[in-house]
Amino acid sequence: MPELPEVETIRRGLRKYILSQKITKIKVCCEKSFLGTPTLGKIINLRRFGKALVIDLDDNKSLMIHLRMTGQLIYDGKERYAAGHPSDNFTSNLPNKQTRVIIELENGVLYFNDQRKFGFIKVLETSTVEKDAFIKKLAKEPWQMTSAEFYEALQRHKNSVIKAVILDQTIICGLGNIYADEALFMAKIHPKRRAGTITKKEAEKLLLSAREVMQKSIDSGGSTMRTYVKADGTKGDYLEKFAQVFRREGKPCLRCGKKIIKTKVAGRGTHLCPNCQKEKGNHD
DNA sequence: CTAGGATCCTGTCAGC
DNA sequence: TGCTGACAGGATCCTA
Repeated sequence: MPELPEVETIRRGLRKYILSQKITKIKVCCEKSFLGTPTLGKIINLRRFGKALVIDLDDNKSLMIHLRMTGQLIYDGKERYAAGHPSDNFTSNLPNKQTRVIIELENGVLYFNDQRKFGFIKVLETSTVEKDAFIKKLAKEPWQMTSAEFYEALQRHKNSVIKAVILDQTIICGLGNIYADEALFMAKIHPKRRAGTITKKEAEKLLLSAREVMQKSIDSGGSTMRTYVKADGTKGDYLEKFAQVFRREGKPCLRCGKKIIKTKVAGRGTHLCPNCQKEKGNHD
């Protein structure tokens, strides 16, 4: 369920452990989870495109990894570094039932675990990574987009609910279900508002909010639903520390005290403060 | 072209 | 205990 901040956290964390290591073997446990022919090479770079992680090898190949809902990357060497969808897999013995791909390295093993099998690892020629259909379609990330560009994008999708719009990676890239709810709360915008009703001022506030909630998460090492012990012994606890609405239904709004509610918008579980985020009425 | 719903898959949890 | 349906931090495919 990694969103942009989690994938960025994985990229930075994994880099320390696997950069310069050679892949000695790739075992595919689930055909669906691995596209292309396994390749052996030395890891020379880790890049991120939206929620996709790309591991470049020295044989002109790259491994593009998308964790989707339940993907995890767990490096087991002298130390263990685990990130992605939080679960007991982070600390349990591997491989296990949910292990889809095993990447053996010179000094350790990288496990790709994925309960629901929505995620995948795909082998690409390094030169074609940016031409990949998924990567090619990605829009700018909030930090690269101007509020004018964002506002124009909202106008192009004026009949869609705002939450669906900001979850669409081809419109603005990086937000997922948590950060969409958090950004909308911070900007005091009801997730069901039609994009066309969002004012220029609100669009700017929403863009700045998206940057802020994701930047805070990146700075604190990504989020997790349950606390878990990372390689350095610290715990990931984004939700406890930063979530204002996500998974806080029934609890008081930290801004006004009214109860946070959970509903469904754009097919996704959605958390909001009914007092701070009005569906109808004037918006500046 | 846009918008909305079903779908991929496994596992867990609430409610009978 | 067993069953059933709802739901899950994503994205694509299909339909109108």
